[in-house]
Formats: sequence, structure tokens, C-alpha cells
Amino acid sequence: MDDSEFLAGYDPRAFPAVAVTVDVVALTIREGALHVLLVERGEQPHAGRWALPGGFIRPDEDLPEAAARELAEETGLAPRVHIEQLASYGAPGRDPRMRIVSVSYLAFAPRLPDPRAGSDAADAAWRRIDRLPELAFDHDRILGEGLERARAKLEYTPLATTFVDETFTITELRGVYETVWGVPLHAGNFHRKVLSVPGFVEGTGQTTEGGGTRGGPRARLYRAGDARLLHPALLRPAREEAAG
Amino acid sequence: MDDSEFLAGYDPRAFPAVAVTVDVVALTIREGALHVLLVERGEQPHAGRWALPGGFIRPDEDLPEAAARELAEETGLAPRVHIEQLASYGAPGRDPRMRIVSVSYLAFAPRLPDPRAGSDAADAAWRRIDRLPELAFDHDRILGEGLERARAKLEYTPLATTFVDETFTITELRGVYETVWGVPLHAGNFHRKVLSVPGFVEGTGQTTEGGGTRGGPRARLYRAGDARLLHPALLRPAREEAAG
DNA sequence: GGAATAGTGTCTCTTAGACACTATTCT
DNA sequence: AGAATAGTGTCTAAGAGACACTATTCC
Repeated sequence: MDDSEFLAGYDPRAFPAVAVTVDVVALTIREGALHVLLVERGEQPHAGRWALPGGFIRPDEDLPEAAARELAEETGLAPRVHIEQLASYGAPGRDPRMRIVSVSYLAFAPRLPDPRAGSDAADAAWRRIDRLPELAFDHDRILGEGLERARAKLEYTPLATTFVDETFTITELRGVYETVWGVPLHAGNFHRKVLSVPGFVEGTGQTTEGGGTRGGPRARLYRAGDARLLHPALLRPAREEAAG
Repeated sequence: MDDSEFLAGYDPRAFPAVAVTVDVVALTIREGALHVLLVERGEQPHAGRWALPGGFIRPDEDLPEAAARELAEETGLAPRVHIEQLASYGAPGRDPRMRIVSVSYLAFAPRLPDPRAGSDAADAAWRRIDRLPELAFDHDRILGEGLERARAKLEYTPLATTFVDETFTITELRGVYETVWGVPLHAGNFHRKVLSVPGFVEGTGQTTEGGGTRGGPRARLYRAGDARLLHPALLRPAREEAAG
């Protein structure tokens, strides 16, 4: 793998320095809308533009640790945050100063507090997905891939539960799906479907204190079950193919 | 993303060197069995052990180019090879000499010729998945994740067609699924299912020259269609959950 | 002729989704 | 009372899978 290349004359120490960063696509739901954590860059290049939070990996930390640290620097790390690797990007010109390979991570978080701008950013904020400026570097692409991954993951994993409180109603869970997928779902069918998937949610025996603000009976409260995959999956409503 | 960190006192140039490599999980089917491309290491560490082909990225090449180059160095790059990124690994101790971040790629290839050992390896060979030695570094884990990705991708993409010739019979295609998934499939149901998925395969009007070696009618020949996703998907037979 | 295979027909069971309906709670 | 919501019942259409069957080809 690498000795190999020493033989072939490719000593990495002779290369222009390569730096490795992690960038985090952190998603949460606020006021019924999907939000992503962004930081405003204080320095060149792209000073003043918004970007995904991220930074260089440190010598003694693994990649997932670096991603968790970067997220925590902006938000304080909540206990129930889910983090998974997304993809890596290393096009030679993606940062104008030097060769940078970025490993991106996707994070799902329940109601996090407003971020504090880390030492490394002019500002930090949760921004609505549907009202975003153009991002720095290739972060638009990374965010796009993160969103698609998130939408797909809701289909076959119980990760929608990481967007809500520890106990939640089926209607709240449906709200997560509707917000992330951007489509309305049929309340009755969704309800029955969620309860029919083994291990997705488990009842607590409790109900909400009162009905909704606009009426209705008290809803039963559930917590996340122990399933790690959903069988059968909750598929997104069929987007009609453009193909004939 | 990085200016930021300069401010915080993390100049990457002051770090111990970080090297970036690509490692390739290249899969093909030979004699009805799934095979992976491995190289025998000639140098320390792990001299004499088998490993995934890979090597350092070069200053002017993007990550996918590096993966394609590494694969081509061993096999000569066939025109119909599919390559996609798998994941990245950067645990501090994964290579004993220095900090190495590896970006892994997954490749599907039809009947490739026997590999030639590149300049960088003692030997190279297609090895049966079910008869593997323990691999060097963390390559067992990378291979495992590549296999799971491949099995999942056959469900909802037409990538099974990249394992067979440009024209193929439904039975040959079924053989790909059976080999990769490791389960027998019902011939009749598979046949009807494949033809019912829009854009999966398209008929050529041709048939095989003769029937099978053990009899049977001539089979129609198909080529890959233009679908990039399969709707509906071909799901793996339900593996009964251990959960009660 | 006998065996193996390609391809089709048919039936059952499960699931997605549309729609209807009851019961509960808020204003 | 009227409106909104939680949760359930029922019907239909589609797909997965089991099984049966015909036609074709090799030995």
C-alpha cells in the first residue's frame, strides 16, 4: 500500500503537504423546518461566506472524533446526536492554498441550542435549508449529498427518532418525515405503518398532558425501539420518473 | 474551514506529515464465485501478507482518478468498470509508520484478465471471497464494508449488469445475484421480475447460439437498460431477524 | 426418449395507500 | 357547538414468492 510506492519513487514526505480536514453537515429541525449548521468565514479565502463547520484533524484523533469535536465546538455536543461518515473530497483545486482532502460527516440532532461562533468563525447559526446562500468551497455539493443521504436514511433506519425528544408522539415523528422529505404524509396510514414495523418505536404507557393547541385527544407517547433497520422500510412516496 | 484553524493555532504544516492513500475493493465473478483483487505485500510492514491494491494520491490527481489508476496498474482498466467511493479511514495507529488517511473505493468489473503484479507488489491475484487469508492493516474491515455495499447496491441499482458481458441472458444475470448475495433465487420469479422493472434490461432481439450445455431452449439476449435506479427494487430474501 | 433449461400462468399473502369513521379535546 | 386531531377499520391495487406447466434443446 505504501512501501510499495516508496519503491516506485513516491515518497509522500517529498510531496507538497496534504492536509486532511473534516466538514460536518449537521441537521436539525426547528419550527417545522429543516436547518443546517453553518459558520461564517472570517478569513480568506471565501471570507464573509457561509460554510460547513469543520477543521483540520489533530495528530492523535480518529476521523469520527474530529467530526464530533468540530460539532461540539459550535453547539456543545448533545448526548443523542448521531454522526456518520458521508464522503471524501480531494480535487486538487478545491482549496486555493494547498492540497486539502476533506472527509465529510453527517449529523442528526434534536433541538440543539443556538450555536456560539467558535474561535474560528465570525458567526455561526442554524440556517433554513430552503433559504441558503451559496456556500464556500464545494460545500453546496457536500450539503446536497448530505441531504439526499438523510432522506434515504429515514426510509430504512429509525434515525428520524434522533430529531425528536426522548419521548414523542407519532404525529411528531410524522412531522420529521414530512419536513425532511418535504412531502405531506397520510396521518392514518403513517400511524399504522410505524406501529407495524418491529422495533421502530415502543410505547411508554404515557400520553401528552393535554390535546393539541387546536383540539384533539391526548396522544400516546413512544420512545425509540431497539431496531437498527426498519423491516419493512418506510418508502418515500413514488416520485414519478421522468423516463417514459 | 482552515483559515479558521490557523487562527486557533493549528497550522497543518506544523503537523507530523499526513499522507493520503486510496485502497480499492475490486470485485469480479469468476467460475461462479465472487473474487476480490488482492496484492501480496513485498515490504514492511505486513510484508508477505495480502492487502487491497492501493497507494498514495499524486499531487495533480483527484481521488477517483487515483483509484482508477491503482486499479489499472494491476489489471489494465476495462472500459465497463464501475467505481464508487466507499469510506475513509484515519485511525492514528492504522499504519505503524506515519499518519495515513485512506479513502477506499469499490469497483465492479466483468471478467477481467489475471492481474500482473504492479511495480509495488510481490504478487497480485483474484482471490475467492470465501477463501481469504487475514488481510494487512484494517483491510478486512474495508473489504467487509465493500461487500455489504455491493450486496445492497444490487438491490436498487442495475450494477449487476457490470459483472456480465455487454449482452447477457436473464439466467446469467440471476447468477450474479446468486453469487453476490450467496443465496439461490427462484428462476421463474426472477425472470419476470427483471423484465418488469422499467429500464433495467432491454432486449436485443438475439438469442444464444445454442441451448445450455445440459439442454434447454436458446435464451434471449439482453443488454443493460438506461435506468440508474431500480423501481421497484429487487430486495434480498428476508433474512429472518434474530430479534423476537 | 430423458433430462435440463427458458419462459409463462396462476394463486396466495403482504403491504401501500385511499377513504371513511369514531372518540377525544380545545376554543 | 364546532373544529381539529388521535387512532382504527376497510377496501383496492401492486408486488413477492410458491407452484405448476409448456416448449425447446442437448445427450
